[in-house]
Amino acid sequence: MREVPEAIAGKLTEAADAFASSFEDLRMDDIARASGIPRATLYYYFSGKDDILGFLFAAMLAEIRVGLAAAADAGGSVRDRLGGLVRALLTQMATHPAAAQLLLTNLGRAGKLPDMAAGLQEAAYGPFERVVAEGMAGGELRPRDAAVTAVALFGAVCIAGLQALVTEGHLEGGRLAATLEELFWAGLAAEQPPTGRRT
Amino acid sequence: MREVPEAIAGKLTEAADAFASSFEDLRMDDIARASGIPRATLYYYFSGKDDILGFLFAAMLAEIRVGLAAAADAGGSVRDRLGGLVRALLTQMATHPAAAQLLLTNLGRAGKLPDMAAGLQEAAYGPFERVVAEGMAGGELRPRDAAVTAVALFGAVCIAGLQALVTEGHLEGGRLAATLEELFWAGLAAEQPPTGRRT
DNA sequence: GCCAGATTTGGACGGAGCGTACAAACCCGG
DNA sequence: CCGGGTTTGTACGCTCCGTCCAAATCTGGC
Repeated sequence: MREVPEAIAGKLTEAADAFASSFEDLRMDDIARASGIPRATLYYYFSGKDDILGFLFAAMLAEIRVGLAAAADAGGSVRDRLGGLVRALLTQMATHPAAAQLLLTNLGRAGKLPDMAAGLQEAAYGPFERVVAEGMAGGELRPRDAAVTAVALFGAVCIAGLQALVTEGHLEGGRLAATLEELFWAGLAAEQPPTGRRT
Repeated sequence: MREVPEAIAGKLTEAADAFASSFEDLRMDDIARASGIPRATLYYYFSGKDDILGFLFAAMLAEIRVGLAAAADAGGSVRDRLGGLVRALLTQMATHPAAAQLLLTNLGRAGKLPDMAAGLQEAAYGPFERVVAEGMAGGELRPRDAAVTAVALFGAVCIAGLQALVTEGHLEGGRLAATLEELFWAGLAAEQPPTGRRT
């Protein structure tokens, strides 16, 4: 397509939360009105509605990526970094509640699914998997399939966040993050509480 | 609406996997052709496409519900029952791969989201939450917010399953279930492996 | 067997909304 | 002032949805 100017991109991403919340089914005119960009201009830069959704998705993924990458590369114990990842993901969802909800409940529409999966892999599971693999190699984590573990953690956080968004309308990230982080770390089992080292 | 006859319901649910796999964007005619039910008849029983999606969703939920309820009410230790829940959920996804994929990636379309959430709550988190709460009360599980725990488990299984479906095209439930079950039970931490009692 | 009502189906139609075409305006460097 | 890229309004065709209707078929009560 064509390179999207900063002004257009900015207006779109800012308006995303606005029109995403009224997503009964999102008309092209809605996007135009909410973003203040005329329909014709939108078609000048994007090939269609799905392309716009894809663009917004990519923008959100990029934002998530930097947040998660920072959390993954932060110092501290593996447990702290995993906790950071959980918190970063939930923070992202809390910051753009409508967009997050739209995205997670319409994954199949913002482009081809495999591309989507690849993007998520790189931006989302990726950081989780890095930290998990590292922790297993270093002996801090019980050895196990790192890829599956990463996807499971990611899925748990996303769905728990989504559920809170849908039923409560907003996201109180702090408590949720703490519960999830502790659950992941210690597991369900009651016996022999592992003393997770927190730095 | 009108009560859907068994013949219609059967044809639809059987065809669901067929037309769900070609879901670039699902036309009404596709549904009609794939299911062998004429368009006019579909409109006689359903108010529209979303209504059909909703119906299929409900049917799948019902199927999931019985599977999960059975697993939740089975005998054995809490750990066994949780493992059974995980396996039941993945089995369901493996049995209807295309439908599961369509559903999870289009949650926002098969009806109002809050209804959807309520249905999922009842059929999916519900059984998890029952077993989890019971396990915590009985001392087998570490006490913790049971609702959050249940949603997290459910989300982890669903997303891990979905990821496998999208990237590999099918679902090898056994290994995945075992990994997830063990992960949930023991947690990430390496120290002091809790000896999960398996009956 | 016959009738009234419900079900099943085909075909035609109106309308929504998408994406395209195009032309007029505008900006901007040379 | 000119040529090319950008911005925008407007109009159009097309696809597909959902509705309407009428003919055909089925079904149960009598």
